[in-house]
Amino acid sequence: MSTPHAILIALLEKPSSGYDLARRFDRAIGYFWQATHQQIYRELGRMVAAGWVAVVEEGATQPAATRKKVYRVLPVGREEVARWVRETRLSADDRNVLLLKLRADAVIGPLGLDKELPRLIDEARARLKTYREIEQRDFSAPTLTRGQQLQYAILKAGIRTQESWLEWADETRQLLDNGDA
Amino acid sequence: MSTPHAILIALLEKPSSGYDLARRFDRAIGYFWQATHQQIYRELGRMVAAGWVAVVEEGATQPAATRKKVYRVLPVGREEVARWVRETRLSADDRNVLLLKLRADAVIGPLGLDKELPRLIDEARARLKTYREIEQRDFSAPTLTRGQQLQYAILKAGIRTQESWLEWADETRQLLDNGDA
DNA sequence: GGCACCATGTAACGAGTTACATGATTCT
DNA sequence: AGAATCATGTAACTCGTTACATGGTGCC
Repeated sequence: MSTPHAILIALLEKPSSGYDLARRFDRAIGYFWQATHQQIYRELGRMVAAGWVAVVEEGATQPAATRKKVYRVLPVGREEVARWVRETRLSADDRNVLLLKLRADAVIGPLGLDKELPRLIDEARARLKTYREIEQRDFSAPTLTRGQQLQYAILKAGIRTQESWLEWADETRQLLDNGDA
Repeated sequence: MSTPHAILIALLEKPSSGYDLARRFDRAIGYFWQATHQQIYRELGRMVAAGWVAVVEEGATQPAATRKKVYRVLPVGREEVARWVRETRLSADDRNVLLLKLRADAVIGPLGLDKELPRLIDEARARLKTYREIEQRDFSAPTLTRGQQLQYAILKAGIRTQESWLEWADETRQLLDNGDA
């Protein structure tokens, strides 16, 4: 759903060929966002058709099959990224989409993320509160069976995730407060 | 990809109708695993065809459209869950699939997760090390631009995630060590 | 009577995944 | 000469999502 925007943002950071994009998505970008080369070529074709990106073929003398095509984002595409960041309403579970938005903000921001992050923080706090209540209700017995201990471990994974994300989000919110005047 | 197994595990915990399953996936289960009622009905149909689950219609006198169908896991299905837990090789990114496996282990375990978790821990440690290296290489300058600070925040999100997962995983590993004799 | 909830499904679409396919260049 | 890498794509399939569809029960 956000794959085309992930590609656009990657192209904003650095104009690339489909092949180069695929490598970037295999390395650094791939740590939090995946896209195969098939997806990338498909989306690049669509985005050229939509007028979001332009393509320049390098080395016109080489045969077509090997010719490298370098894609770069056009103003319309840039606007589309800004629109997407502003208008796509995330939920607290869309952590990697938020990181994607942050990357967009880093290249062409500020894009108003200081409005969205506090909402996500509230949502995460509410979720954490729910988890704490389940913890009290279901796992406060002095001894737990093996099965219960494992179920408790699953809940703890959720609690840890929320807590550490909240810490990070609070730090990051301050960054955005300073940046988005 | 693991949706049918998620449903099987939920049914092992408690035999349910499609509707009840949908509600469970909307509430507690839904915190880390999603499935819509359309998916659920589709998979239940397939799993009956595969002989993994059996269905009993309640209230034979009621009209067919409203009759509640209660599904329960057959021995073959139970074996399939055990096989899936043992044979599906996860990567460190498949956090929620690991939680799913833990849930399976809680109902019909031990299933040998004490073998898999250490491998995932090693993988996460290696990932964390890579992040730390990127941190040293790209973000140790005394002052950073707004864009760099945001990129650093993205990296920090990854670092925090790995660190807190590793803490949790280490605690959980001890649980499994005791359990899987 | 109408609204919310219980309970089951089908159909169409879009996106991601896997497999297939071709050809040039560079290194051993 | 062969393997790895560069570089581009097509085709088939499966899964998840959205929309559609039906009908009963219980409450105000």
